[in-house]
Amino acid sequence: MVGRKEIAQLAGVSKTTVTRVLSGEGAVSKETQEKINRIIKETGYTHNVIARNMAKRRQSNMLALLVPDITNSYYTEIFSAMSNAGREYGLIISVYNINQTNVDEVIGEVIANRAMGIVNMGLVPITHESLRRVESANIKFVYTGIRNKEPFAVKMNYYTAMKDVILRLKENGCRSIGFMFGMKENLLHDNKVKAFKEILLSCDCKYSDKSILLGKYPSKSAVLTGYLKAKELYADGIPYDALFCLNDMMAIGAMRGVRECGHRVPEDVSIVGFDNIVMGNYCEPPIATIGYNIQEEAKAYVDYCTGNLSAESVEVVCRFIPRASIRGVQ
Amino acid sequence: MVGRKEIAQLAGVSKTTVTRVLSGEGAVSKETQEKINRIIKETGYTHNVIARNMAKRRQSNMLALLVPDITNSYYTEIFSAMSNAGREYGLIISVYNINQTNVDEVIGEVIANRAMGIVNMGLVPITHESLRRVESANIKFVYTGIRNKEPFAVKMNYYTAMKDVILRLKENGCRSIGFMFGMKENLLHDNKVKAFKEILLSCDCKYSDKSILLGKYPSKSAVLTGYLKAKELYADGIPYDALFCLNDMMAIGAMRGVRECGHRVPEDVSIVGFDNIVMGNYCEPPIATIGYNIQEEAKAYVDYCTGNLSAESVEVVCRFIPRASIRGVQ
DNA sequence: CTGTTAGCGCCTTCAC
DNA sequence: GTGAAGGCGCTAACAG
Repeated sequence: MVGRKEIAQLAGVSKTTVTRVLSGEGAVSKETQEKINRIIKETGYTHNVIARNMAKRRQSNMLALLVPDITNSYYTEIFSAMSNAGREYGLIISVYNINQTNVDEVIGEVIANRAMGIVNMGLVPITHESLRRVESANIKFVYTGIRNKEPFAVKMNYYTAMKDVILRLKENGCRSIGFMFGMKENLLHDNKVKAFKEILLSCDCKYSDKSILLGKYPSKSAVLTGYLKAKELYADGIPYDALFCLNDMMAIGAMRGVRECGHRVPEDVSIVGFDNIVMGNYCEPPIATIGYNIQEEAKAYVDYCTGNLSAESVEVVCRFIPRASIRGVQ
Repeated sequence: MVGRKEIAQLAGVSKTTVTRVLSGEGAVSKETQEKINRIIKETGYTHNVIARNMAKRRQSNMLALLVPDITNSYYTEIFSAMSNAGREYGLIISVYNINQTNVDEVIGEVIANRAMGIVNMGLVPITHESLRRVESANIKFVYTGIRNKEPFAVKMNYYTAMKDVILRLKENGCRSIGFMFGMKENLLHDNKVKAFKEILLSCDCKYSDKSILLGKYPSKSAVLTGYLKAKELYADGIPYDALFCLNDMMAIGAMRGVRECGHRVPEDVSIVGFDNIVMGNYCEPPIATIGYNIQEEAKAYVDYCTGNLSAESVEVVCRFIPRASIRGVQ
């Protein structure tokens, strides 16, 4: 494979001059510029990004995306949007599935690869030791899930959208609304559940400890968690006539579980998820959800990690997307 | 961030000795070994993979996975399996969504990043120029879709599994079986369609040009393609009482389309996909499919790219997984 | 406008 | 068992 040296020789100039036309910085005469470009094309030379990263910033062009459940297509959509947003900077997004046991190992690997940033959507706490290492490696860190006193965060304001849902459910005769969640450990950090409680109370709806339904997510996948929990809950009766699910994948699983228990969605049970994943629209029935602007969210991550965003946090707007999985929607 | 030099100084040894304990190669006395390890731990030193790659192999530890439709969760599952298989080698898998217009650009980016391998699951042809560059950059190349005279390939033998399906459909009274495909350009390269034709003819089933149903995949997503095509086909009647779909995502879309036209699955139309994605099991009804061992497939890719597989090709076994989307399955 | 020099952090070869 | 020197391919700073 031909390198910068060879093309410098062929063009009869120094390596530095080649660098200049490659990077577009520094003045080079039109003539030599054209000559060099021609030779680059002829030889099929491709600049070496890893060497450049090494020399220029001592960091790679990689951005690590840490997710709790890689089978959840929401994260695929985020990944895809981040890839697009990162293209202009030549970023590479790499996705890591993290859990309680592998977080610190994964973060170690990310540091070893000198990522320029970490977007943490995971649902497990990270040790201070790891965070210290991240910081000292000068790696940007974004959290979206569990709070860690980090400098930058993307905040979702679920309140309004969730209130829309609950009012709609109430209008259509739902009396007992549950929230299907994951493992207890994450309750403290969760804004959805917090909003859920506040809204139910402010709307004179029934609320108790039993309104929050715990499951094994994220140690099991969301869809499986939803399925298993629904089978357990609805085996002999209909304890909740409406169900919020932590995300659409869980809602899909829950819907199947409810059905297998012989109940109908939405006639017996209304179901609503979060994330507005594409698949939600193809289910039978299509799943009502709370959606956000994924492009915007992804862009915020990328912009922050590349240093093109100075704000301390970004707030993403959420909206209710009614579909046939809840009563009263055609 | 502390580097190799500092820890060498702290330990009172040379940088080379530090490298020796880091890489585990070369003899070092137990004493200094322990001392160095202790200091590494204390300082929170993390070895620099990009510098190592640069010095050692002039290649990165990245493996590029090129896919036609990133929204298809089959590729997420492949990605996930490859990540697991690659962990022991410290590989990073990065996923690229390719299409007719961006292939060569993407390949250029992959070369610039000095990937160690490319696994091409895309459905668009790659220019000879690009292939030449890949080769001269000493990057391993695996193709699974479109054939390019490459040295290594993973082959799927669909025949037996598809025959199982077709016999089952026939048994259950299906008379007119269609194959929902993507764009015409890819027909030549496709083994599924080829097997489909052969089996239909050998089983005395109806076969004609009309048995192959063309759609916009992969320029549109699989699920959307399936949906749109089904709406078109089933708007006023039931031209096919059974439908193979190129993949499960397409099958999911098709099922929704068939339903919206007022027909029932499987009573009016039997549907079967390929890939055995997890979601297929949660649909209503669950989707029959032809599945493969994804772990095995992914491992073959990784092993080949890391040089741990000398075979010229690998054959992956396919099997029919009956589910309620076809008649006669409970 | 162009070239020379000195790194980046690591690995490898050779010498002790 | 250990160290010094040179090189990977590129960028940066300085000097013409």
